Amino acid sequence: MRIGELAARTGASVRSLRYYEEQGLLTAERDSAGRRRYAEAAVARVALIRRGFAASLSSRVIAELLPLLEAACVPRSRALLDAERKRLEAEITAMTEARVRLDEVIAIATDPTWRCDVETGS
Amino acid sequence: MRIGELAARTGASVRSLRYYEEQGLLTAERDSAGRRRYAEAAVARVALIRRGFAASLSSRVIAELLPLLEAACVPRSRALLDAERKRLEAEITAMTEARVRLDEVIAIATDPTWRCDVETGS
DNA sequence: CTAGGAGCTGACATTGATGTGAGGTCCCGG
DNA sequence: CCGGGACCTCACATCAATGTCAGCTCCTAG
Repeated sequence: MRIGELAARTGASVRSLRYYEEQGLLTAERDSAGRRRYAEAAVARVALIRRGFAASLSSRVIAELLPLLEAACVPRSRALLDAERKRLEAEITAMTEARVRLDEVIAIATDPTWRCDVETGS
Repeated sequence: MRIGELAARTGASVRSLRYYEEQGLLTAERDSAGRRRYAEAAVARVALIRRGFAASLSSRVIAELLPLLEAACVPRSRALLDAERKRLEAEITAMTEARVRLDEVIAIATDPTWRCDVETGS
């Protein structure tokens, strides 16, 4: 199939599909006019790629992961994904921490005893 | 005081202080040589700015917020901060959702029945 | 034959705080 | 007077997926 059809069938934009290829996540044959031709398998592959993106994986990580999945190399897939999960966890922790800080700012801002005391510090 | 001292006393880098000024968060007098001169109050102001950044506020939002705090305009500060809290909450939710997706990917990757079935879909 | 639709490449924009480096001014101590 | 340190401005790099535009080729239906 051509890129437009693949886009329609996967929900990815044409631009995104070209980007996936650029990042080495997806390959395509070319017809005589230089247009990309995809095998049926591309539909599932794009679905998997998008699943990765939805899981906050970067294209770089997905590029590492896909071959491991194809090789069914569980230990290495596992190691990679565990590391990513740790990163994500850290990000969530950071944002949760930021929320605490934000609540502090809200407390300061709404404190009736607080009067333009920018000069005197927190 | 000059920018180096302010940086030392606040923990912000010289670069960051110039950036805060560029974003309208901090003002400075200039001496005859064009160098920035800060009043004592700048120390507390920078602390407040950094508190905002630690709370995941953007420079744009901090720029909106500071005048409101100075004016002790609680309702508007409150509205702004509540909106930011909602945004942050949404981000946390999104990341938490991504974690669920990641766990799905981990399940797929470690599923012993999964064998290079990229072609057959998820 | 022709208009238009689909594809192609290449490239810039987005978002944002900070690092970094170049190239220049200025001031002070030795 | 000179070296060096502190400061200045300007500007590019970072990270990443996607949108969007320009300018082009190619195929096909009418």
